[in-house]
Amino acid sequence: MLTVSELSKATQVTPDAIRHYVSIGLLTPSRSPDNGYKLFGDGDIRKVKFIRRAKGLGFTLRDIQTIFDNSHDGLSPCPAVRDIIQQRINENRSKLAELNSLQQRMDDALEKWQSMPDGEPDGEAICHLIESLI
Amino acid sequence: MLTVSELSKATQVTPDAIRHYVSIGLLTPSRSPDNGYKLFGDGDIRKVKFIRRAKGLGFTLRDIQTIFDNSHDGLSPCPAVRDIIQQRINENRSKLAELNSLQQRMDDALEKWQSMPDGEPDGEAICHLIESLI
DNA sequence: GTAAACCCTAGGTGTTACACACAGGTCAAT
DNA sequence: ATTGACCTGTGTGTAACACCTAGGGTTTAC
Repeated sequence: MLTVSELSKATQVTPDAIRHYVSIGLLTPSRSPDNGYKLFGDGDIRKVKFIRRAKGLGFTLRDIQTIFDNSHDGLSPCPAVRDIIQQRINENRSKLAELNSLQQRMDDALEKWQSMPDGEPDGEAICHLIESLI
Repeated sequence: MLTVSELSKATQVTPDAIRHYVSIGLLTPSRSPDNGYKLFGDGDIRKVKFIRRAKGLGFTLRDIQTIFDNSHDGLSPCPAVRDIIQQRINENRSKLAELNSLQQRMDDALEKWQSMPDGEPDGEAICHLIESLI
């Protein structure tokens, strides 16, 4: 049986993260009758590693909870896994498109501003650099 | 003098967002002696529009607060504005790189999974799709 | 005149995945 | 017995709001 810090070392995941996983129900350690400390089994090492791999693939912790729930109910989580990742892929595409267009706007603005002089506050404009872009 | 909802309509910004700007000090309305309602002046319309333009350029609300503070102190915010956007540009590049590599991983995973059969929970693996990717 | 419909307010919660801080209990070694 | 390291739960902060509640005001329709 492992304590939080031991599980942390075994998985290279911070104790705070592990406590967080416990608090949202991803991990369900038993408690030491002596001191109330959380006690994890060997399966929890695999579980934490699974969480990390899934997170690295774009799954949210809530997604992972869903996968665990399915798995626990004896259902195959695989169809849900395919559905979820398809959603995350779509979301990520939107995010990428947004960030790319933001990048464009920022680059354009900075380039334009390089050649513009500073302006003092005049009670009219707040920052003429930013307000120069309509 | 405008109420929250009037300012909202004048700027196409939700009342909640306007209240949020007030709560963090970006806007400082006076209060109606009658009913305690927030009262905004015409300058606040320009201010909200400025906030939106700056946000659209990647500035955070805290950045915008800094700009307002400089401007209020009689300093030119322009040098700070250039510095800040350079930082945001760098951050955005990192984020883009991350999201692009995530996209790659997700696409690869989904493609691989399309041809894999579902697996039932077997007490060993949680989800063999995810665990198939080392 | 009154009731419905709609306006406003402050304050609290939820969103994501933790990091950090705090006050106090626990443990091994000295 | 004390020190120092480690543990506990709980609460706060992060970004920028959206949503909800409970309460009060106002306007409009009948």
